[in-house]
Amino acid sequence: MKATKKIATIKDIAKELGISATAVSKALNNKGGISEEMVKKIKETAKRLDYKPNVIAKSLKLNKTKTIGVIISDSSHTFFPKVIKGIEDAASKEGYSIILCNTDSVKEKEKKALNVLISKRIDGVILAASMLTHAEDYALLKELDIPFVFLIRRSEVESADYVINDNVSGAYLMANYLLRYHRKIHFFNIKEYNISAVDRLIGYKKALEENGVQYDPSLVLNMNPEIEDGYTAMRQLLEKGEDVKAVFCGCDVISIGVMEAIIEKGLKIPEDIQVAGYDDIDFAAYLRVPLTTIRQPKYSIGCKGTELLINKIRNKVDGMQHVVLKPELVVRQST
Amino acid sequence: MKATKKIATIKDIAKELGISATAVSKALNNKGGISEEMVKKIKETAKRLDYKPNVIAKSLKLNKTKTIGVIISDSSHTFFPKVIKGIEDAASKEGYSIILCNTDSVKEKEKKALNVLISKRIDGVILAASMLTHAEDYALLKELDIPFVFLIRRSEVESADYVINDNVSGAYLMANYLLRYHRKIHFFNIKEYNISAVDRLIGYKKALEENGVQYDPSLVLNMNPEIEDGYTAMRQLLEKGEDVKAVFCGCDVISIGVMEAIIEKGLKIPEDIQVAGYDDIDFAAYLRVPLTTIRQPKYSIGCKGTELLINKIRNKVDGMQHVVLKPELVVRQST
DNA sequence: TTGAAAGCGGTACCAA
DNA sequence: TTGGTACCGCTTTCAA
Repeated sequence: MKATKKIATIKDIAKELGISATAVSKALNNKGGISEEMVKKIKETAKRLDYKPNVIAKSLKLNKTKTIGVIISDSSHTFFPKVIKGIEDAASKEGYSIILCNTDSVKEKEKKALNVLISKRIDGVILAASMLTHAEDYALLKELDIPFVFLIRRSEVESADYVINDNVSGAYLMANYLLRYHRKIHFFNIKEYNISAVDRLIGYKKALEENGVQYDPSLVLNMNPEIEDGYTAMRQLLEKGEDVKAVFCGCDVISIGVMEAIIEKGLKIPEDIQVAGYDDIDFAAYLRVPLTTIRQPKYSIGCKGTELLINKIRNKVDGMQHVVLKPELVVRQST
Repeated sequence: MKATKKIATIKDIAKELGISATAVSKALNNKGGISEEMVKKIKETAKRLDYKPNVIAKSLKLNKTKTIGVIISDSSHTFFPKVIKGIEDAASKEGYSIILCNTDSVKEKEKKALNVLISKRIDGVILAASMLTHAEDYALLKELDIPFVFLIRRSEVESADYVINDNVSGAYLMANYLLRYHRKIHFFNIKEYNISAVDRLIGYKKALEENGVQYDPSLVLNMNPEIEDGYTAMRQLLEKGEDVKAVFCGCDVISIGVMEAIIEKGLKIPEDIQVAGYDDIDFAAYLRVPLTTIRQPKYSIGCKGTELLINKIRNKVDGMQHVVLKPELVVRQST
């Protein structure tokens, strides 16, 4: 085992200069009370010894870690990377680091991750599309007064901060647009139980109503946000010989599967069937047929949520903050 | 400000039971030397008080944080999310957390991130497609004996561990395949200076040579891994009226731009021009034309690299480990 | 302007 | 089997 150069501590600096660790600490943190001359010498020595403050010790003493925990189902799932980037950018801008935890949307794993994060004494938590949406799920955070914010999916109750996309108006926007062409709109909503899906159904229904179209529950299918699910559902519909004119998918990933099934059947998009998605993923404009969709401001959701959280951490404000970002209709060739 | 329930400490537990903190520590860590009966009582009390070990204090004392730092240019860029997922999965399986740092491939930012991570006393570092590939860039890590591993892009010199995709044979595989159809293969390599690009050029040349085709440098363009860059380059080529038969792109993202330019020109893929990529991104099979490409095992790279790093952390083995994963040719309709 | 001492929450050593 | 004590590296308070 090779000899390891130990990282210098304030004591090492103090010893070098024949002064106290206290003085070094004050100087390096610009706390004042130390002569300018000495401050200069201390800083020089720190640089020379390649001093790196031990943030762990600092955290222990100050009871703050400048670290934010991020709990997310699957950080690699299409929609999330941009959100995470937004989180990381906003956090590092304010001097915070992020610890990323994947949980596969399994409640038990989320709770475990939460415990790990609490043990690491994170200063705050971001719950991104989390399953812990019931008040009792996050009671612990409240009790311990650890700031947290929901992203993408809000809590069932209004007792927590959140930053979400306006799912009701997003779905409304799209349904309303599709209704210009057809009165029969299939809706492949996301299944994974969550309030976003509920909100989107509300938007869809609202559009129908305003257009004087009777809501037909048989046109609404619920599925996982996966290509396969969209493919299978669409295929089955087509095999049954059902008359499909337009399919509004709860996420772009589902649309991809839907388009595959349609193309495979030899039908044309949008001439025979219109397809629309939700999210506006990175490559939505470059798919088999460029996809009409609802743009969610993924990066912004991450930034805004993080800024909100950091404000909470800093000010310990008590009031709830609910940010609802406006979605945008992006029309491309699939409709 | 509402009253905050403080998180219980071992002292609180000790006080409850009228014993020493030492005993509590030993019991909770199953160190032995404490009567079974007492251990039971201690664990019960810990549970009752909702004790969460203060990992910060533990880290300070033990000089280990069970945390790995991940330095990456842009965690949201197409290729990386799966790699990160692999890292996170492998890390959490072994009880490690990851701190994610984005650096936009800016060397200074990478160095800053490294300093932050060192200050946070991470147990090891993953450098993913990092710019810090020169020995002097990571000298600090060596000096401090902090284990680290390169992912995706290796160090220039052989003095560091890495897990990469075999870029030479990946490019060889593709070029060799394309040469079956045409003797003129344009190569849109990735520009961002890096050894992966160099290796791919080697593979490309090797295939030419084996097929008795003279290497023509004018067919090789270098560009950033962005849709726009591929689009612009292809467009210019077509406007110049250059005879293009097959384009091998250094990454799938470039291919997307290339395909757009070709389609826009009213040409057919693959009939008029063949297009191939590298990476096999998530949606490669669902693009305008399903893309022929080289599959890189993204998730595996993340897992393997992390496992390797954790082994280093645990055993402090001195030998270098170089893992080179085999790429795979995936043929779709674009060729 | 400076520094000694206490303490953050644990763990490890040694003595009882 | 148990506990006292020192210490990890830093900050803060208070006294000099």
